[in-house]
Amino acid sequence: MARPRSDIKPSAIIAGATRVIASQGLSASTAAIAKESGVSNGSLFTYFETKADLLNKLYVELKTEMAEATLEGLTDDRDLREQALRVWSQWLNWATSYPEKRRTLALLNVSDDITAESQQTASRAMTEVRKLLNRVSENGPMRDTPLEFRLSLMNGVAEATIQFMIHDPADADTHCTAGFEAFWRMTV
Amino acid sequence: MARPRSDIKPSAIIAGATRVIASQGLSASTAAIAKESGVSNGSLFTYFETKADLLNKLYVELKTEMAEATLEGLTDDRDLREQALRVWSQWLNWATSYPEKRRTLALLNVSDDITAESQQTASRAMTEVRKLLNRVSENGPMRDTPLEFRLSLMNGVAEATIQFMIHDPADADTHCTAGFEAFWRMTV
DNA sequence: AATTAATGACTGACTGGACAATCATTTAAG
DNA sequence: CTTAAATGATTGTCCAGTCAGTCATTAATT
Repeated sequence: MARPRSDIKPSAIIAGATRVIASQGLSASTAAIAKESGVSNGSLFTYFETKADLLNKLYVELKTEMAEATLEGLTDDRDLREQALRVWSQWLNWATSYPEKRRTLALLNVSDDITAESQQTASRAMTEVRKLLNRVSENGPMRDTPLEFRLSLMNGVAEATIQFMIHDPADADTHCTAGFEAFWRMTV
Repeated sequence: MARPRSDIKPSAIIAGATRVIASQGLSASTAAIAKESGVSNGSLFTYFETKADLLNKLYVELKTEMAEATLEGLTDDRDLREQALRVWSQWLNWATSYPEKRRTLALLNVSDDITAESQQTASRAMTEVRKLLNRVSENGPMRDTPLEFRLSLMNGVAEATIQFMIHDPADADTHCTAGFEAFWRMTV
């Protein structure tokens, strides 16, 4: 009976926040985010209760999008190494193709107003990656370490590789492959 | 002829800032830092021109301290692997022994008011580590990648290991060794 | 079909609080 | 007695979140 909520604005705000935070950091003002999103600063608060709420939703959104890009087209009827390489490439490709999303996500990863709940939701999106890593490494030299540790190491190598790909884009593909080989030697 | 500057206060402020920033993040107020350091908020600005200046000095101080702890007692008359393991252990041991310093340093590492100059000063403190890594990896599978890339990967694996050691302190030593072995397989 | 009532989204000026940095005084050292 | 450090109250700025008024949409009534 009343004016319905826009289904455009929430996603416009999410997109605007991604851009503004990528360039200004997490201290970007809600006013700046609203302006970039083409929305009044008042409206921002009809779709997101607080700034922290916006940051949490943004975090889950970006992480989910990353996970989907990473897992796209994955089938388990192939060689394990081939599957792992595909996931790896798609992961790093997403990160370097959307530098603003990747930078904002990196900032949110170390922010303290991301709740444990949001982190849990986000990590659920990565379940398939975890499973694949387990299959890949279950007979390797790290078989006796916690899977979480192996995941953490893989993440560390991937992040380092991404950073270097961004820093030296001309040879991005070479670095991507070299990063995968390093991960594989380490794990399998 | 005038009242001399205290040689205690600057270091007290550095130490206080480390503690407050570890617990409150980089947005900790200068007033809170001054209070924690036992100094009036006015005095903080007689020793550090601006908050950014304080953060830069703090960054260089912590990074230098970390480098010194990492390199302590290193001699090049031994087996390369032994040297590398020693450096690795001392690095990770420092990081887990001083969680506040490590957390504050981690925050400063991604802050945008750390100048390029500070980063350069800090990285100069790590020259010996770079040299050692080069000797360790110059005949390994990554010999054709940029040394900076190898350094970035080593850093990634070390950070991941540190995080996991902090997360599961009971088995810290095991994780430290497992991390080193992973690094070694990857690099050598 | 035309009119009106009800609802809640939209807007941007505004508020209250927090913070970095300053400054007038006071204190201590040479 | 001179100089500069020490102090904490103060200042100007910025920002998250609020709010009173406006406007778009739908449902009910004629």
